[in-house]
Amino acid sequence: MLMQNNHAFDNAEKTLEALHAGQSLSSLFVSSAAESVAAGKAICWEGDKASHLFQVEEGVVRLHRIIGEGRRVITAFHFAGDLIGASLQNDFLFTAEAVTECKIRRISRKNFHEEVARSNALGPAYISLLCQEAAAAHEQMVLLSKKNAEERLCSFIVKLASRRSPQSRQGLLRVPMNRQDIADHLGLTIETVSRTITKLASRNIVVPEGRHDLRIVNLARLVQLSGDADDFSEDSCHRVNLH
Amino acid sequence: MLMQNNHAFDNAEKTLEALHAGQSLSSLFVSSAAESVAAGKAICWEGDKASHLFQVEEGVVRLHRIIGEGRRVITAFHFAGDLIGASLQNDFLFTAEAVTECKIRRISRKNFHEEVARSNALGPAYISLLCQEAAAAHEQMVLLSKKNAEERLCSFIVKLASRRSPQSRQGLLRVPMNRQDIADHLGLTIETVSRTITKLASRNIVVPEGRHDLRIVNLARLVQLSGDADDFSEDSCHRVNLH
DNA sequence: CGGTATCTTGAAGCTAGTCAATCTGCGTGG
DNA sequence: CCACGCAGATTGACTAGCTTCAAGATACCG
Repeated sequence: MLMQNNHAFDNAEKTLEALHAGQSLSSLFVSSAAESVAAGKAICWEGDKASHLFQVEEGVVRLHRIIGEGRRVITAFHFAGDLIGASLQNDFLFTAEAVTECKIRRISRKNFHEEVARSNALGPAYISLLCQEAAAAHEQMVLLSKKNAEERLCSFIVKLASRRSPQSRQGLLRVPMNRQDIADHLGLTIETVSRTITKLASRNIVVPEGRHDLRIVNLARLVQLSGDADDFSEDSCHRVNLH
Repeated sequence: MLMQNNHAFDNAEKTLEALHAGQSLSSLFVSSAAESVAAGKAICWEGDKASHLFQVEEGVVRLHRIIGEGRRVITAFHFAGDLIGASLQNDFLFTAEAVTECKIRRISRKNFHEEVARSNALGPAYISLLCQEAAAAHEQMVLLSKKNAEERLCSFIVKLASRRSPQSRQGLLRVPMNRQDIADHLGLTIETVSRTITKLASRNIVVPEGRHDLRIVNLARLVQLSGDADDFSEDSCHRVNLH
């Protein structure tokens, strides 16, 4: 259609740039040995000196902070190709844990900054990455500030679905994290996440298949319900397909 | 006091670094003419090409995004010395408006990046600034995710108070933004902000004096109530150190 | 000294949280 | 290979905290 939504464009651009940034920065990690991390194990801890950066080679990682007694906020999930710790200066501001069995590589912060300073391609890639993260953080702030449970869930699922994963066959979306992880990422409780999924299923929008897969029946509707679509009745769904 | 809270430390470090980063990057703006912006007027719009960066020379600026019908999120306030638009690549992801009468300076993005590339002091300052913003964004995500109205308000007031402004005489804190701005920044309604302030006043923690000043009677209590302090009446602070 | 925008206060409603019980997918071991 | 056990997920009943809607009060302006 003729209408194209700005944010759809933004996202497409961002994804491409992130890809490039990630790729060129990836070169810094190839020389280091891959480490295996079992599901649930920590990669680094909040408060520690951020002496290393990590790259996820395989698997899914969650970054979280704990405040007070038992309040956990998952600020982000990271997938294959993503860097962890790029936006840090002194200490880790989060704990990173493997959601699934992971393979990661690491590089020292000192080394990283030297290489970035040396190369004239890496600098912009690094900046670009930091800007991506900033944009993602803002998106999340909007979600946490103004969206209701259903909008949050739909936003989350759409974002997950738009990251083209290998085994995401026709309409079947792998959801590696458990309900508690999702809840802590969306600022909800596990019960509300569960109830919201049930409601979406009853409306035949997404249907859970086992604990870690969602069949996406009506992506267009999902995008509408995410609250990001500037509600064009029918055609707002293009955006996810393009790029 | 004898107890020093980690995050308090973090903040102190951050503030210093931000100061340095801001100072060195400030040099880029001195040559451009200062522009006056009346209270309430926009400086740039969400969706526009981000062709310029701005520096606030005087006054307070709010950055916001609108989603759906009338849902506004203020992602940040910027004060004298702060840069606006550093974390952007293509388009503005927010609208910037003057909260008070402002003086700002601008520089083209192209120019900015050329200068940063040329100088070897500016690069790190720029990176540092982006990391500050990332840290602030994470802080805000925690606030929006897990804090209740009172904790949000207290966090906000503490942060505002920790930025040593010129006319902040003994315990009197200038609050340039109105209640609606505060509400939209904290993910609350104006009524809840008002009620929460009333409650804090009745407990003699902060007392409003006019619409734009708060007398801070009990800062220590305010910090406790902000939920950032790991409420160590005595010892719960270990948790961050060990692991 | 009014007029108005801003803020405060009150009452009612609703969304998501809490607590508790039940169910189910999934891995394990017989 | 199937039965079992259990962590993780769902569902239900109830509650709390924030929002909404609607009056009033107050600060600040001309």
